[in-house]
Amino acid sequence: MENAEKVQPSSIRKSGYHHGDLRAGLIEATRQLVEEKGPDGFSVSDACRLAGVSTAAPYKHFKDKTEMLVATVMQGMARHRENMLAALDGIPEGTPARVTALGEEYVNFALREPGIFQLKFGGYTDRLEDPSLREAGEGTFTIVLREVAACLGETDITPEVRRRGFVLWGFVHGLSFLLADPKLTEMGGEFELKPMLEDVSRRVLKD
Amino acid sequence: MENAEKVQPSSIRKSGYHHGDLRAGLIEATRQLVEEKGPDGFSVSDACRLAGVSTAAPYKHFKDKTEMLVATVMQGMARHRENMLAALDGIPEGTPARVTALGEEYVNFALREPGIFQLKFGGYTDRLEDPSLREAGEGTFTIVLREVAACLGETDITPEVRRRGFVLWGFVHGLSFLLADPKLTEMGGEFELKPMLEDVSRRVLKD
DNA sequence: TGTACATCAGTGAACGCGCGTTCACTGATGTAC
DNA sequence: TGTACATCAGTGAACGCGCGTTCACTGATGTAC
Repeated sequence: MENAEKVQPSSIRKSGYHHGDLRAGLIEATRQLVEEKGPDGFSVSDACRLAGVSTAAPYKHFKDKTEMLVATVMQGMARHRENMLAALDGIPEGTPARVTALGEEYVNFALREPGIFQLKFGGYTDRLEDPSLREAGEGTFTIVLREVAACLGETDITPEVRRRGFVLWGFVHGLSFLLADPKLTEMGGEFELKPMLEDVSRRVLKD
Repeated sequence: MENAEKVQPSSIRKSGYHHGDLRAGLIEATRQLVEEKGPDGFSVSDACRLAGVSTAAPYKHFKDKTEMLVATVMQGMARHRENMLAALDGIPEGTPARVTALGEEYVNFALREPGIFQLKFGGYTDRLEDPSLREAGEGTFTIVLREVAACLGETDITPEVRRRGFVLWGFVHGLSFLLADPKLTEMGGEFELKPMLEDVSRRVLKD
């Protein structure tokens, strides 16, 4: 068992005195650590260690710890958004299958990146408050609302569309938390994610 | 003056050298602080300060910080369970109204005690792992499953009952998180909680 | 072309802080006699 | 009944630790001349 230094993607570690793109490197280090130790286990010092940089270096790129986390979540939300849009690819317009696909990707993102997901949604007192985060979140929800509207035969996002979209969001959001914990998942018995999402989408979009 | 602490407005603070029931006092202090500063903002030192006791005192009653938190969550879950059972009071057996009432109480608990709710469910890496917590959680979920079974005309908790119950749980669970944040709640537009829960229960229990 | 220089992303040491936990101790209490 | 004593829930000081952040500094780099 070699206990040599962990191999890092070259984008994280620096090679010389200057890093090249330390900002990006720190965001990636932050992302990695948030996944590894959870949002609360994350520390600036850890990120510096991982990036191979002194603990003072981040302050050339970020105001403080919070700004590092916000930047990391922002990048995560961009991934989330892109993945959701990609999930719609090739599915006929106006079909519930599109809503299901969005829900599936929502849950999968939460399972794939539970740290980022919790960093965005798990907090309460320490919740990251940043206008850009809020805006990004609205943008993502709008993707869902557009599809819900199409399924209901609406061209606008009516109050009813918004209500149904919110219900679906609530569902996949809660499911994301339950599925993140094996002990909770177990309580649902044996089931497949996709059929469950299809069933729920159908029920909520019906009428 | 054996029951001096009962005379005081709060059972948290001690009156003499001996506290009376420091274990209970610390749990209450923990609960209060978890609500005030969030699960991550909580510290043993804070709880001691609030209880008016030295920082070493808790270790006469709890193994460590985690045990304090587990005890506090356990008590919260007992409240949760009792409230849910109370919510069923007077509602005719076998009706979806019972399921709705359980869901409403679930969400209300999360809104009333967001700190405890998150301490139980929000964690990931730092999630509290304790058999008793798991058992208590299963017990609470069983209350729901019993009602779902009744609505579906089943006497046992069949796989289908379990699946539907899980879906409903996912929904109220997600809703709890969304409603805990005014900015997220806003995205649902104008709506009333109870009708929304009634609508969703009906849709999920239908067939 | 080579060189002087401005820029600024890095360093490394230090800071004050609050944390969780341990230690030897003390004093309030209930009870046996 | 009063008293001696065991018990053990409290104290208060100390510990080692890692944290976020600041500071004066340095050295790599691009560019003007």
